[in-house]
Amino acid sequence: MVSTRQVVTRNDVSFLIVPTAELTTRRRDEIARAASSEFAEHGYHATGIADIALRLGIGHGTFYRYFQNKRDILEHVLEGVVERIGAALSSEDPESASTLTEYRAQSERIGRALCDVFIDDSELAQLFFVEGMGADQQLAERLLAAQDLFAEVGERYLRNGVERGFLRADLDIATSARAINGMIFAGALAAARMPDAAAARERWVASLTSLMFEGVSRRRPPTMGESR
Amino acid sequence: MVSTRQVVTRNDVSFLIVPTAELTTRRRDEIARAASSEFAEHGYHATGIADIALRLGIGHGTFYRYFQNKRDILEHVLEGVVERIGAALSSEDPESASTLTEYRAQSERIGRALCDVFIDDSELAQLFFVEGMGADQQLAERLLAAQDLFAEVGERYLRNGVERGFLRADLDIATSARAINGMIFAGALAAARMPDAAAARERWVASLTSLMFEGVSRRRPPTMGESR
Amino acid sequence: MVSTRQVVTRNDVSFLIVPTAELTTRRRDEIARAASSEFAEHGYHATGIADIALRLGIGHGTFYRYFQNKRDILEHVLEGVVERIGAALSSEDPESASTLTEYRAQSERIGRALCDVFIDDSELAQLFFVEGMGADQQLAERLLAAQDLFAEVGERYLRNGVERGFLRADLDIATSARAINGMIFAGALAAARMPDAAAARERWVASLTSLMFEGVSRRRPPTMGESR
Amino acid sequence: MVSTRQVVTRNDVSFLIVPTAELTTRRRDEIARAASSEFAEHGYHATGIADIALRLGIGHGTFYRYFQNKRDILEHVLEGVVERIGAALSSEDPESASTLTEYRAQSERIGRALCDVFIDDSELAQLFFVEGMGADQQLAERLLAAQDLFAEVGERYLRNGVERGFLRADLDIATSARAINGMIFAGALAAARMPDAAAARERWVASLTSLMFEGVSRRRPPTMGESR
DNA sequence: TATGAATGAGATTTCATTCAT
DNA sequence: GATGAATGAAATCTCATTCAT
Repeated sequence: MVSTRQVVTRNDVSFLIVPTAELTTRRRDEIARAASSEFAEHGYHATGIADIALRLGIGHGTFYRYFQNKRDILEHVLEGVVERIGAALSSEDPESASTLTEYRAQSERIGRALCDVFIDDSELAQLFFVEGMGADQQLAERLLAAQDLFAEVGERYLRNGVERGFLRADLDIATSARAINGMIFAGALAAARMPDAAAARERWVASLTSLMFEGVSRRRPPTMGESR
Repeated sequence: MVSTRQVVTRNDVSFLIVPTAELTTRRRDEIARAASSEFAEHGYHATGIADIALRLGIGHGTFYRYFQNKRDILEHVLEGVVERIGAALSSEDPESASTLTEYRAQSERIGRALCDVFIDDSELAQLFFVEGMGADQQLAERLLAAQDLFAEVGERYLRNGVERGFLRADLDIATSARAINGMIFAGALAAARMPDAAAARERWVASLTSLMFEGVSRRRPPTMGESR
Repeated sequence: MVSTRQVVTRNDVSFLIVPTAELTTRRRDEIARAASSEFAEHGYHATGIADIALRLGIGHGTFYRYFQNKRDILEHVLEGVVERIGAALSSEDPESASTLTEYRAQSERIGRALCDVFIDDSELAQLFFVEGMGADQQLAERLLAAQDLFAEVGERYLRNGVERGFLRADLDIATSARAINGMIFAGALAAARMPDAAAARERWVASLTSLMFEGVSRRRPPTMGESR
Repeated sequence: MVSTRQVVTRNDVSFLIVPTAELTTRRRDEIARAASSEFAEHGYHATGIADIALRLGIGHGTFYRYFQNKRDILEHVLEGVVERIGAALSSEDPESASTLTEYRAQSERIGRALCDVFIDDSELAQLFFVEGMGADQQLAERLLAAQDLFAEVGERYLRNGVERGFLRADLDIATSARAINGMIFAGALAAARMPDAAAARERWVASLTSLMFEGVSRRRPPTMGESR
């Protein structure tokens, strides 16, 4: 992703300016990616440092120049995962929508973004929901905290909708936010697992927004005439 | 915890004590319970056979008289978990409801039952969603299959509702079933984690049914005057 | 050293009373002895757990059933060493001698006892002076503390002699005790290294007592007519 | 073993660069000093090549331009240690003293010199008695050989005294030389460890000479009236 | 049948040494 | 000459599993 710039220079004339920091970062990324894949494919515990190194064609001792130990890289990997999920959730301003139509469009965008995160990197879900939760108690706590954070973001959306009057006033915001997140994650996860991910995504987004806004019951069109 | 020597000698007369098969089953159950707890508390990998044995006050060699190996018991434990979840989902007949009101009540009962499963045994969620998924690829497949099965049950409910006419005709049944399951599981999980589980359960059941049937939007009451 | 008493008994009749504690102690001793030898012969760092196990013909995993880790056994071994040296030094009562003749005889006995400790187990010196000092800072501290303790014992002897009047009143007790210990240890060490250890011992004991009491100078016989 | 590419070619002309030898020697000394300190402070095995390099602010690869390997530098360091101790012992002519007074003064000078060697460089003792003895069998042999050499020097002193008639004729020269060395080393070591090293030195020198010449017994002044 | 001592495969981690730049 | 990234041998330690008692 970054050019190598191995500006090599000789003895007395000039210097070899080693972009160590950059090189290091790149290597760390490479290793982290390899580790992600191994963890997701075979599980954290079934993955040996040697497997990660083998996948990269490096010596396994090299691993330890870039990460303290095995747990360290899991932590690093999960940080990235949480960050990416968080970024998708934060791509919109929870307080910006002022009509139900806008609000709904926004929801669809978020759903789509989240699906994309999981579709782009099909390992994310496995890492976030399974490996991270099962490998280490402390990391599990952190992931639960992240889920709480995600729920809070959801709450802000819902609260805005209630305050602006286009969501039900009696909505149990905290619970609903978590429930909706549950749906969304289930959907993103399922979509990522499907062979035709793009199509699955649209189907999920449509179903979810419909479920979220109107529920499953047959009924008359809602108050202000917003179309489904 | 249970007796050891089936053959007991008293006054030079030997007695064969019990129907061994039953005793064996009981022992297996004890061990499985102990294993469940250890797995849920400390994780599958962090749990040693010795830990399970210690919890029961038996020798760890004894474990192998009842289970082939460590994986074997995880399998056994997960089977029980899946069974219990399945039982809760199957406590109602998916085709029995003939009005939306009935249908809704049925949904609430199922939700409540499911919550109870997870609340009664707070280890279930951890085992089903985390330990089982992370410990072994093959078992993970089985759990995913179980989730598919659960989704199919959900589909039958929804299909019935659509066919009877009190659910939206345009409902994407397959997707919605999975989405709703996602919500339900998220709820059951969250409720199980709460300190006041019973109260949390009611809140969740209310929120979920409301969400599921009417969604979040503010609107006129639905066609046939169902409450709330 | 201890009989095995594997009082084995069968199924329904009687029990196998496993003298676990004793067996464990014996095994620990065996391992400790093997470790001592390996450490003394090849050095602490050059010795692998596998070497110790190999010497005993046991699996190297077995080692860890008896000792926490490699450092643990070094500690254990050194404790024994210190104890044995201490026992030799404590074999006499530092305050008991009331004449120079007695005193001198006592000194010879102690010197002889100490020599014997090192001659009996020629590894002791290596362990006490070298391996223990070089392997681990913390253990080195403990050994230095032990040396201080030994010096204190020496001081008590000297103080008694001064107080009773058969040692020079101007003796620098603290320093002399340490110097004499230095001589003694050097002697015991050298004697242990000699091929004909017993003869070497006598030569050393004679030279040391002579040096200690009269020094090297030629002179008239001391005050009260003690021989030599 | 020393420099690598002495010959540099610029524009097809070859240059032999520097008094490389001297620079190399200086560098070697620097590295040796750093290594000494690290070895003495943390132990040979606990010291990594990288630690030595870090202490000097050089790259650890550079180390290998000056020393073959880790053992090589320990050897080098120990050579220096032995040399310095030997120099102190050889600062006097073992056959020069012709009276007890002279002899005694000489002994004190040697004791003082030896103390100074150890006090000046408090690492010496640790290196000589511990690290060197524990790190490598072969080096240990060499150090023992050095101790034998030191003992021989001592023997020459004693033999001279006996021959000149101011030491006891019945002195076991070989044994006494080693015993006295033991005292001296114990003293030098203790003095080096003390906070107020200079004072400790004088105390030790006084105690040792007194012990060595007159022993601990109370007695009449020696034959020829030499003062204490 | 129950037990726990013994085992060794296998995993993690360190660090002396090499060598391209 | 200097450097430090890369390497892999080797060491420690764990724990599922076996099996004699």
